[in-house]
Amino acid sequence: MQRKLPHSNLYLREEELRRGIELLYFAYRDFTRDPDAILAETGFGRAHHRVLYFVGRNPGTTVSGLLSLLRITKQSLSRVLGQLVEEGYVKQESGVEDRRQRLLYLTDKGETFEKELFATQRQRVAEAYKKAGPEAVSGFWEVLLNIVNEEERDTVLSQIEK
Amino acid sequence: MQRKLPHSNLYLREEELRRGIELLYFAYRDFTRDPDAILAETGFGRAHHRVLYFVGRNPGTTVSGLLSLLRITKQSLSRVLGQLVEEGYVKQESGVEDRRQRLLYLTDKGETFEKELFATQRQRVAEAYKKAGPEAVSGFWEVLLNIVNEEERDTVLSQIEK
DNA sequence: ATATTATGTCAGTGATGTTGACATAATATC
DNA sequence: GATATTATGTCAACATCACTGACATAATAT
Repeated sequence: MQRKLPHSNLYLREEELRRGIELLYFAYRDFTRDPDAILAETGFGRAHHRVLYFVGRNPGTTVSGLLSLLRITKQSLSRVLGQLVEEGYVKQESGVEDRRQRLLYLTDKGETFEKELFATQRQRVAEAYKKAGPEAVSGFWEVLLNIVNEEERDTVLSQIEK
Repeated sequence: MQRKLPHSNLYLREEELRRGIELLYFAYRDFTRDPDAILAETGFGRAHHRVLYFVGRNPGTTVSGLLSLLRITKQSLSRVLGQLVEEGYVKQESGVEDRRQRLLYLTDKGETFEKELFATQRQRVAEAYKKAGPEAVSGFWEVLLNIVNEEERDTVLSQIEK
């Protein structure tokens, strides 16, 4: 019986870490399911959702702004963004100070669609917040923020606090 | 000033939801980065990691067990699982009660590799737990569990509590 | 005048997922 | 014992989303 404590502690520690990993996996899996289903109807995918989301959050952002936020390559973005522009969800305007830049905005159509996609995740997250309570929500934010790469926490927060 | 409260509440509510959504996105993005880098060296991808992970967690699980846990199709799994078996990371044994079943286990090689992949995420999550503290960790679990589809929470917990 | 930057585009590739159809062997049921 | 169901595997075809590397253009900075 004397050996019980140290063993239990190590065991718990490993279990606690695996619990976080697994919850993160399953939550992310289900969290992307609802919008994916809507997107599939329109012929878009998750990549289109991300662009719609972040352009909606950062009206007037540039192509390179999106590239560094999403950490994908120009070619990956360009295909997705091109489709969104062509089908009238996103509009581009030349920068006023630097006319090389393409400032990106959602059109009305884009905003409506983004709201529809957001609504599914909003519902899920709001429900989870409500069930867990405000203190749990703070903990949720804090742990997640610390999981993000240290160098990028500012970017994440500047997304959020705008 | 009288209008401030209701407006603030609505605004905060939306912001709080978007904060959760964004943190989930960025945390997941970075959380998968370290193992992805190791996997790339061996020619494997994230799908291989998931199989290694869950076979490691559930020694003796069957093909259909994995299918329903991962929610992918047989064809997707079969390609990935086939490679893992062929390269000696996973071994299959016929079921004793039902000989149609293939019971899946990690080989020593598979266990070693899974540990290596796990170590990177372990480090990241342990650090985040440490910085945020135990109460935050509880909140983190609780919110994430409630984000998972209701029907699947048992599955998630039975993964965890084993 | 020259270098750098922001963006776009071409061609090729790879990983991961999908659907649908079909095959085999083992087990369960009538 | 005949038949249905189940667990697994496999084939062919396809879509999405990422990648690399190279090159082009226009605008801005030095």
